[in-house]
Amino acid sequence: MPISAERDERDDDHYDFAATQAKWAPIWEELKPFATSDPADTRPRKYVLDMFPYPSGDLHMGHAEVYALGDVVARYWRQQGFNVLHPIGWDSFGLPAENAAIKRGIDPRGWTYDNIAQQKKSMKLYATSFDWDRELHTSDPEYYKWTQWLFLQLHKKGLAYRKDSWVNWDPTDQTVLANEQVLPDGTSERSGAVVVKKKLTQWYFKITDYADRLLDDLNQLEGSWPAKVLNMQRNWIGRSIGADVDFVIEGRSERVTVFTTRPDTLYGTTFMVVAPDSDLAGELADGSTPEVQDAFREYLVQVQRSTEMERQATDREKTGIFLGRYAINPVNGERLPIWTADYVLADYGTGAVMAVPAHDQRDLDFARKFNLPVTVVIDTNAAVTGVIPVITQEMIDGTEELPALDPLSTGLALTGEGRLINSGTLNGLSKNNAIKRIIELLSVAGTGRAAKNYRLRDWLISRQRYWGTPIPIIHGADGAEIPVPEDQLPVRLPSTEGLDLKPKGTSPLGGATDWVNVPNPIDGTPARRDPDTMDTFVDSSWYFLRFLNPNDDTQAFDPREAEKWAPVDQYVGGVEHAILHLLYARFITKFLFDEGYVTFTEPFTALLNQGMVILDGAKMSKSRGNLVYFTEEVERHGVDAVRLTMAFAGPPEDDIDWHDVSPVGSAKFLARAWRMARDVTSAPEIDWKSGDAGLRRVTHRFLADAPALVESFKFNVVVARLMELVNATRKVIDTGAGAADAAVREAAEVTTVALNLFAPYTAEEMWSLLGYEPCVALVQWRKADASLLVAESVTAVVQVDGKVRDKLEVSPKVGNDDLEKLARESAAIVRSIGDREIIKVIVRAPKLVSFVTRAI
RNA sequence: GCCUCUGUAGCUCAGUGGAAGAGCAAUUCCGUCCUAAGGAAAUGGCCGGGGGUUCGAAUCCCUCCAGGGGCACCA
Repeated sequence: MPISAERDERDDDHYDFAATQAKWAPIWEELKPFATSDPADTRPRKYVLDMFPYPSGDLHMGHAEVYALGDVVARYWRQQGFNVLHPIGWDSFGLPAENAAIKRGIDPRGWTYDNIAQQKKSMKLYATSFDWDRELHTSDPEYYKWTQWLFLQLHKKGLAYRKDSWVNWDPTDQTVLANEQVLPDGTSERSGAVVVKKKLTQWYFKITDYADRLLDDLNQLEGSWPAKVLNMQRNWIGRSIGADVDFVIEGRSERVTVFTTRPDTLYGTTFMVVAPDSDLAGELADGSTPEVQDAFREYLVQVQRSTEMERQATDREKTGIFLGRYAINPVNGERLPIWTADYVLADYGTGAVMAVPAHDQRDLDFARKFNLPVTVVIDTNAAVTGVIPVITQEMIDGTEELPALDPLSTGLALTGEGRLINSGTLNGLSKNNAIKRIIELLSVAGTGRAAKNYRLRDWLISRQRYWGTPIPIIHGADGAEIPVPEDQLPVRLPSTEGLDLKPKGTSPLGGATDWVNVPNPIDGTPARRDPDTMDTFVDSSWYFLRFLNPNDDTQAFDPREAEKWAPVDQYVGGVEHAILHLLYARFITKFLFDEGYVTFTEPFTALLNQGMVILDGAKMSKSRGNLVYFTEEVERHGVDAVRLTMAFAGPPEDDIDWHDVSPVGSAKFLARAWRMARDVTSAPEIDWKSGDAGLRRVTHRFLADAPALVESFKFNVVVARLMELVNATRKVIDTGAGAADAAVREAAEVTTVALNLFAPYTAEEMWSLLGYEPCVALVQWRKADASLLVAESVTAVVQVDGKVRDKLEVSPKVGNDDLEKLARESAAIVRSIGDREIIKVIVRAPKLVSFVTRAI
């Protein structure tokens, strides 16, 4: 809230944040304190990266948080003597621009770059310490040229390929989606529409080739990445270890392979199930009776009509039909009826499973519904009798174990540990030994082998939209996929002039006749460009490398610069990217490592995830009408107060409820700090050693503790400690040694340098009040004086039988023997021991003496 | 259902074996022409519950309860 001018004149206690912002912004603009391009700079390097924004509208409170926190880290390392690369750019391709363009009949380019101009203005006001000379836009041809280059490298290695498959189709945005972009409830994370399945030919990146490395390398990040993100990535990749088993199918020459994590239960297989939407199901049905063919077709239609959400409901009644065909169990020759049911997924494993109803809940549910046999092959108790045994009172009390019950009658599959039964040579083995043994037996027989499977699927990267990186492939008349020669990159987006951007299921680029029709680069015959564009996550999968030399038009990035700066030392961003973006960037980094372009295999050495800014316990949204606006908050409280509030609100990874925090409180504190600096009357040259010893101790304890606190992201604790320091200094000014004391100046300077992390404008103003030239951002942190960290005396506690009975003021250097002697001499202790016998004495000088006694 | 994180003052959080802490808010007092920006003081706690280990537990172990997050018909 602007303060009236008359008040300004009368009250010199008023800190005018607006004037301070206006004063320093242009000075910083000129001094460029955060430029990193000086080749003569010999300081050690750090690469601190904040996730770059998508430019929609102006900055919001989420941006305010991430950029405030990332800036604390960047400013901190700079003050520790590092040359800090802290760049910013724009993730500027994507659907919102295109949708806005369609709605208003304008060019997505204009919309995007106008937004960027607005956000850039806000970002500069927000005083984030970016090196603006390295700014980039993923939608510039100078950038996407290299995204296309990356595609071609992947294509060369067979890691970018086209396949025909069932894909996620967003009927609102009229485009395909990656699995990662479909929410667990089956809706699109972008449009909110219910995603449907469609069979289409699309481009994929073969990320599954890297599944093991993407999973195993997470171990290197343990401790440096949030446990939550590591957990999410592990779940997402979802490696299962087991075996492939080959089954002969009657009336079919090829065998069918199934994947199982429980090959030990192979003898318990009583039927086989194949996914209805798999090729195998169709083929097996075709080879069956006409009745089966009809039933199958009807069932398939019914399955495909159901949405992902319906299909994923776990408590749903099982459905399926018998295909009239049989498989042969390779270990005992039993005939297994083959069914099709939608609880088996076409795109996991081989789309077929061996059903072991006794030991798998899903198979048991199915078997019970369709009256299929159940064979128990693991004795999860002393005996499986097949009848429900008597439950004793001891079993109910839990003092005696419940017996294993017959799955067919209880409806509960036996998933516990036990000994193998009804399993030929496996009988008597434990589960783990049986798994080992059966894999050996199958391998020898050539009917099976150890195998792994992943939840992770290949990354679908083509999109039927305009505003993205064109896929640099030309399709020959003969169907050949011809990569655009690298010297012809970039394949520029054609102008939107005359193009219909409206979603219609095929790419608008297909309508750009002049652009699409090109001669075949090999023989000059008529050919067509691929009309699809890439998922914007491809753009952002490598942007951290482009920042190293964003204007180089000869290569994507300079490996020598990568050697110097990369990988990113500290990455900062929202947990909403815990899977998608981070997984893709890790994949691309590993690929570039394999190709020899980089020397590291993980792009982000450390990761800080900030939480969300919420209001009254709920996510902010327009529809809820609970928006807090960035510009309003900054105008009302000032940039520094907003930034400080973000840091002070709590641990960065927790959500910030704007209702619970107080930018007003932050502003008060900043004013208090400013007054402290203003009140200092000593000259900069004053000898600090002459200052008040008590205040100096507080100052140096702060200096000693703060670095570890910042490095472990406990920014809120650092701010609380700064508040203590300012309070202590105020006390000395008002009621102690006074404003001229050297310790006051020392405390004020230390506060100012530290405050630069959170409140750069106020810190710069304070630095100026203290008699220095800008920029405080480049001032180095002082080291704590160790001699001031030791207290003159400490309180030792004397306990008798665990209870505190006396306290002694002793020197911190007191020895164990001396301390024990002092304790034994204490009248209070003598009294409380009385006539009891001391049987043990524990001494931990200088903190504690503990007597353990017993009655004589 | 499986995996995972977290429960300490009204709020946000420190404290990882040795006397329960900080900041903010609230309270009272002093100051002020006014003020949502001044100063001071005192208050505030079965450290989620129970059990165990220990001379001693917020801290280590077991168990239960509550909350957050992720995965989930993935064979």
